[in-house]
Amino acid sequence: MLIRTRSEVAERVFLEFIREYPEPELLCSSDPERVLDYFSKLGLPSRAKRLIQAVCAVLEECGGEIPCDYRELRRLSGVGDYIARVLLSRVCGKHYSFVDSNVIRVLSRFAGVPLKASEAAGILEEAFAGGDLPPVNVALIDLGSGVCGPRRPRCPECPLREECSYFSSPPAP
DNA sequence: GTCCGGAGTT
DNA sequence: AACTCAGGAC
Repeated sequence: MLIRTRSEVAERVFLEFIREYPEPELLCSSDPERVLDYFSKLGLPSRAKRLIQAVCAVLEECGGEIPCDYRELRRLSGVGDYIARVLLSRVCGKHYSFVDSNVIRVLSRFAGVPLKASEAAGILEEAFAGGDLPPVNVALIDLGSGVCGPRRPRCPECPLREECSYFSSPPAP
């Protein structure tokens, strides 16, 4: 539900959704049209079908447990690089970063050069190899969402401003 | 590289 | 009215 969808909007729908489908078995045996009703409020309706396919695959082919292997996760419908990394980090406890549009924007401004998602991911995993990667990763997402927005970042409120390239030398208007 | 999509933000 | 949204499939 979070794919290209604002987190506050996705959260509202998800809370209703998880109330009707508290267990994965219910989702796998459900009427797809009923699942689609939730996604119709969010757009990108193809995610409904992909979600059902992925959940059924985990139940029927993975013993009901999320596989903790990047290659295996990518086999699931709707699971790309980002979601695979989120699951490996938050579900499996592995040392993976997950870089969304917020993290790319924050780190690119901080470094002063455009970064690819794979580059930003490597930077985070090396910089926090000793630990604390998950809370830092989430903090960077929240920073990009609440302070370092795409339009007019609120640099005076940013805790990273003293070391940030964007703050020391903002781009010409 | 392009498309998907309703909804919140500027 | 334009932009953007915790990306992924093609």
